[in-house]
Amino acid sequence: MLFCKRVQNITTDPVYRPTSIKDIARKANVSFSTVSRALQNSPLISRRTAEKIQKIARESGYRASAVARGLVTQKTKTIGVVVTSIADPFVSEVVDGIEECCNDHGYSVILANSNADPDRERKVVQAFYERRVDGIVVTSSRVGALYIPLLSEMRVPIVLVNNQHPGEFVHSVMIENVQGSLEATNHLIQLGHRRIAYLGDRFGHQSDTERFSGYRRALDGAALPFVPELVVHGDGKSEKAIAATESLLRLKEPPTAIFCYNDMTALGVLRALQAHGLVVPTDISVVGFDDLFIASYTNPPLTTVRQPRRRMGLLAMESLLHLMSGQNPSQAITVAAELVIRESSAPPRKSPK
Amino acid sequence: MLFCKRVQNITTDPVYRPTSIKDIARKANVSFSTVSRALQNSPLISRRTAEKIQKIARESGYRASAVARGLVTQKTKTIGVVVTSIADPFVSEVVDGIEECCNDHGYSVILANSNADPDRERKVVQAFYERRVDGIVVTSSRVGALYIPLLSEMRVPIVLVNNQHPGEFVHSVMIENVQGSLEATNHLIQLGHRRIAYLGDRFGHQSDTERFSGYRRALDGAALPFVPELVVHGDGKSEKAIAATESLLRLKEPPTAIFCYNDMTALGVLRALQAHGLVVPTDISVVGFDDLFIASYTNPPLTTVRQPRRRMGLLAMESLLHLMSGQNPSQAITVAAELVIRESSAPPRKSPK
DNA sequence: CGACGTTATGCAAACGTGTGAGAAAATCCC
DNA sequence: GGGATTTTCTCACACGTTTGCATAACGTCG
Repeated sequence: MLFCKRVQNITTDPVYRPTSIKDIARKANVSFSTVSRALQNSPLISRRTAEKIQKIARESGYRASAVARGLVTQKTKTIGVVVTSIADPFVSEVVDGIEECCNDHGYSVILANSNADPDRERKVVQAFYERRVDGIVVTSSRVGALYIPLLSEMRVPIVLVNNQHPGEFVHSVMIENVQGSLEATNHLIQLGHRRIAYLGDRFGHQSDTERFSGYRRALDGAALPFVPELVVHGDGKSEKAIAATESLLRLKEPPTAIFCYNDMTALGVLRALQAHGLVVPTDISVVGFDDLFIASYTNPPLTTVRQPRRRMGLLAMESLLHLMSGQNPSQAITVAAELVIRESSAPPRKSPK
Repeated sequence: MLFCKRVQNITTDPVYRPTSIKDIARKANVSFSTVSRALQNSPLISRRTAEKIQKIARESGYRASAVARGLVTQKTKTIGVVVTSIADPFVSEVVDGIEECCNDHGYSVILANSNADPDRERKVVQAFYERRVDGIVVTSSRVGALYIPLLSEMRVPIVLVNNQHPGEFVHSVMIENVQGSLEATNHLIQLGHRRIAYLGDRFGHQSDTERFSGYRRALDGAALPFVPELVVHGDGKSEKAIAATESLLRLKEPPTAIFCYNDMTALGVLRALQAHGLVVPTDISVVGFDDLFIASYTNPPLTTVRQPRRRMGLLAMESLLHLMSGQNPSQAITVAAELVIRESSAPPRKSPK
């Protein structure tokens, strides 16, 4: 075998090989299985030889190959993380939490963008399967329902963060949308607002449905009438929000406050209002959802509902760890949302223009 | 062997195993090496059997194990990406570009946060080595010089993005800092500013040095005097920038414009100026660097220098692909910076208060 | 009909690690 | 001192794939 290696080194390029278990077995003058055990601190090996072997291993910078180990143990100690786009500030913070937890437990994160593109999604799933990941976290504000079944086909634990499609059988970490938007809307009501608009996401997404329902419950709780014309829809991004805001401003009696599905939407709203010469919050109040980093730097700083994104990532990963160790953690973990009051919300004008 | 498997399935848990090459070999009634070749479209296999095998493989949802393949080919088709924090909007976009390129070429991204923490950095390097990644990209605005040598020890191609430590032997993708800040400063000069401050990063980082040098060259080019008191330092984040701004405002003759090391710094500056009742750009102009997403949403929208982050990630990855295929791409790729003029820069007041 | 190419397939050795079974050595007990 | 027991180590197989080499099948030609 040694000879083989030599020959290879001569005939082909002198391809570099990391030092293997055999190399140190030779140096330590024991069989390589003894080395394997010694490095795992197996009780089968005497302290003396174990220490000798460990010393040699340390000195020659030996690190066991995770791929060889993965082959025999059938555990790769990797987890796949699917995101729509890692450039999205929401998901990148969730991933930050996931990665930290992974690192602490000896797992590595394999990252894959889906771009909400079905083709890409298929490739991602394939890649995860071929890599034999031990678990999967899906973090995407708008995940295609399409590939959840594909993912589940590979018989691997899956945890979803802010799952948009209710009724799935999978495990998930979710923000308390209803409570959060209830508080946000109540905040506006307490300030004295009576005509509060809701600028939502596209229909069908669970988070939109839930945030809308919190809004409605707040209105009901204050015995305020629900005015359908005050509910408009965007797509969770700023551009569409601008158009939606303008439609609200065209109403005979425009709202005195706008509660937005998320901060990106609120950004568009702020911009549209500014373009119309309206001053926030004097003329009109705006409240967002997410508490993105940017929310405290807008003009004025945005009142919004905080999602503890990093923590959500952490929780998702902890849940996945439990699943992978065969336990059965609670199906749906929910995380409380926290209202953050800044300067974009204030009492309405006494006499509406 | 078959028998062995059975026994295992009986004695231990009926552990799920993905279908392997042997399973389809049995179904197709050929040896498993024939299957391997057939799936690689090897010319050694007749069309007829190849097609038969491929059909069976497709039907049974077979996907070759990347870990087994990696063991024999000594290529894992994975690349490690180190970032200080994936939650940083700068790096997350770079990673977005890297990931796309990876995906297109059949590579997977293993992500690791270093948090600029030496301990963590060590662990990251170890993990990458154990995983036998084929290449590494380091994307971090402030990478610890510490572990570059560690990384290079593992004999794997490395590409750095916006490397902060000049004189390394490695390959890198860099923004044209000098040109960018030259243009930014010239822009302010052309608007009529004479007292332009530079609010830099900590000393020693290459990008700070370069951006400062662009600033100086612009001054020199316009025959403006260099005033040392107009140069102050932060740490690339907003908080420190606030303090630095206040020190500038305390000067007997404060600047009429501030050129900032990056957008996060500029955010702090905007906030500090606002706190002092100064209006941007009427009272004072502010220019940033990076063109983060947030830059167009500040008040007023920020004039800044754009770094094509996504593209830089892509270029880094392409460079790495070349390196891995044995080619020797250009050592240092530089990318042009682009001045984006928004509303935070304007001519100075005629008569300085 | 046999030698000889061709072509298609199978065999077996790797890759680097984990691990059960068993051999060898050391220790203990009576 | 001999057998039982414990300790320490080695053997050999397995994980799922790639791949060089041997070989079987088959047709062709002399």
